[in-house]
Amino acid sequence: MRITKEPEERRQEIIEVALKIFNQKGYEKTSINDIAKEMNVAQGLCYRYFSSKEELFDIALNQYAEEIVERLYLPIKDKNMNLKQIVEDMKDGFDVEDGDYYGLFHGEGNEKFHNELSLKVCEKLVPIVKKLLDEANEIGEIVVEDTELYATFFVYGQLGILLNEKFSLEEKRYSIRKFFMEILEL
Amino acid sequence: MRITKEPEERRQEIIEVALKIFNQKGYEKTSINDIAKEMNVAQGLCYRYFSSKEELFDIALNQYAEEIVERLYLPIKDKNMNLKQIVEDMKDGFDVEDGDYYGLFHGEGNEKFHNELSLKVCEKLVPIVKKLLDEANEIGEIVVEDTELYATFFVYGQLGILLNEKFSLEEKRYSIRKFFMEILEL
Amino acid sequence: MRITKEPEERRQEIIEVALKIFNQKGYEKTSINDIAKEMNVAQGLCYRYFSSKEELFDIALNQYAEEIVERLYLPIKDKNMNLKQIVEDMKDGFDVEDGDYYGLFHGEGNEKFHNELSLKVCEKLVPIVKKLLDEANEIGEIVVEDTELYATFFVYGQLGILLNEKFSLEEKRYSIRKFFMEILEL
Amino acid sequence: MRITKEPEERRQEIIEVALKIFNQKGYEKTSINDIAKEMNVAQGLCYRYFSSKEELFDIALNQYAEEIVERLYLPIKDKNMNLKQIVEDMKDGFDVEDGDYYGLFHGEGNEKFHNELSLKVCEKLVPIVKKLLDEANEIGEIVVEDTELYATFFVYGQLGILLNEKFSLEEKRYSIRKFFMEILEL
DNA sequence: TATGAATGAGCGTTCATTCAT
DNA sequence: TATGAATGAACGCTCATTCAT
Repeated sequence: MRITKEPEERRQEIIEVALKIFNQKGYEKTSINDIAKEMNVAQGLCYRYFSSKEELFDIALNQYAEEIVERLYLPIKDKNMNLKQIVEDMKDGFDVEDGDYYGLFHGEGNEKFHNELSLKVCEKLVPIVKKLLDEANEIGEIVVEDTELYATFFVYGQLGILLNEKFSLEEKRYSIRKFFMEILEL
Repeated sequence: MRITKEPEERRQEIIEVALKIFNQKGYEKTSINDIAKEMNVAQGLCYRYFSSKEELFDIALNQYAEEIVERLYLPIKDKNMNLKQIVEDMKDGFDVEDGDYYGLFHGEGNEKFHNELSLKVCEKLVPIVKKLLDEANEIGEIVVEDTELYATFFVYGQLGILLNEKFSLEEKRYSIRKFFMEILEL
Repeated sequence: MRITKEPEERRQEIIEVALKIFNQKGYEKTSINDIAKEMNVAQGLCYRYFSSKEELFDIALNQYAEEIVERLYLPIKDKNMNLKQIVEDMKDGFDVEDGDYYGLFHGEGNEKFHNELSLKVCEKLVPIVKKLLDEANEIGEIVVEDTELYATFFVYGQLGILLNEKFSLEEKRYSIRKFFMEILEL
Repeated sequence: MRITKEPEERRQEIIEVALKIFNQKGYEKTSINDIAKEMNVAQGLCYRYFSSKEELFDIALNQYAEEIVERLYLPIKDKNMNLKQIVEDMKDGFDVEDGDYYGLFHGEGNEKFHNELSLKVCEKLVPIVKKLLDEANEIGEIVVEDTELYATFFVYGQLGILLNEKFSLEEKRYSIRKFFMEILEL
């Protein structure tokens, strides 16, 4: 049976399925055929939407990182909270509680993929956190000179904590607030 | 011409060459043939020492991370310095200035490889930093409850800074000392 | 030039060519490449139809044995002859005279392959001969207790004669009738 | 540790170990290394005694077939029994009861190897059985024209019975005597 | 006689990619 | 837009064999 879909829809479907399988098996061990089979679609179809496996991977990974960042940013965005409120509002550090993302971000599945994804998310997160710090700086809520430095430190420091299996989920959640408040004297 | 070497020597040779090429081209794009050619040796020889490409990669990466950690730890080890002295003594954050390592750790070459290496180094560094904190705690130099947490935060926070291209080398060097002293009130 | 065929047709083509080359060179000395070259086709194509060289070999051998048995059985099938008539009708023992099969079954080509094929054919032939004996038993044409035993003995005994190069074609043809009639007192 | 042995002893050792492993894994899947490892000996050593893997295989298989035939022939040899006595004395058809050979000849282990061995044994057995028949013919114990034919039929017929898993060990043992006596009217 | 590191050719297999339909 | 048979290049890996020791 041949099912035709809107190009954009198909494209997204491919990305999603690819993501799922790349995450399960890693870049190398995932074949275009695996992805096509999972979609019940011919292999050739992937090449109408992406010019190579590598392109598909990069785009999928990037889009996924973007989505995660978006999810993290959403509860904060346009809420007109000051930094202290934001920090107090934080749940799971840089992680999300609900959704299918949980497993992925916690490293179940393929480790290499997870590492790559984590670093990409961090990269995208730094400018956002920097902006928050800048705003807090402006209104005098905090006083820090180099907000880029602090943002970087917070984001990656928190990544380390998320990756460290010695900590319980509870500790991971707590830690980010702790460091923010302590270091920034909120 | 057939050149025979001591197994251990040959093994190390393979690891070194593999490391070099994995770093240049990344895991996927490096073939065992690439490595063998660079060594002027038959492909099959690699399989006398490592049972698969993946095993070779893992062992090489791990050994390399270990070496880097060793280098970082060496100037501190058995020096009977207190934490403050150690921190003041730090040069390039967790990085080394001299040696062949410089390029690798600064991300020249393949990015994926570099990321993987960086995370592995951080993983190995955390327990060492934790131990330093524990010792400082014992002698009352600092007062922190959860040293694992602080160690993790410092190590990965610093990684972020090293990876962030917005910072100059000078800033990178400075930052780690700054955070240590500030947060731990040294 | 790229030639596309119906899967079933292609599958059979592979089996036929494989059979031919396995017969010429034996299993071990035949490479998938040999088969693909003979077909003017890419090696990889074989793996769309068979998951390994061994699977291809087994399936090809089995199908071929089946065909041979079918050929041998055909002149007898549904002919409503009694055992005596069937035996008198036998030509070349359990062998066929015409067709492409002649060479293969007479051991031209690789000996190991031929042995394996012969034993497989015998295996498949025993139940058929047993059925003939059972039917003859029922109508009182013969009286034998264990038809499985007699069928086995006849089939493999005849194989021995076919394999024995001391006998002329004429003797081979004659012998099977001789033993049937003598032992079963037809 | 380097253990030196008499050439002939070493040779036999290699043959025996090779046999064991060829039987377990088949020709293709057995490597010279497997054999050398099992002997606690360097691979190269095998090549001082046999010029290739194939030669080793052929010699080992042949010698083994010879040994089996010898074992079967031994209880009969120089015993000055007439055919009837010999047949009544037969135990397990063409098989031996004791010794390590049992498993091998019954097809445990690698099937291809077993088939090849079985046919080789049969080949060697036919002239022996023929001689027995010739002698019985001479003294008037039996009256058969073509002893080669009968010998062949008996030997391979019996092989079929041994290979047929439908029969119990008891039936296998019994059958050979049955056919001999029945057909030759002993 | 024996070792075992090294060779080198080749094999089975995979797979990204193409293309006729 | 979609199919999926076919390609072809390469890859990981094996292994019989060699040879310096």
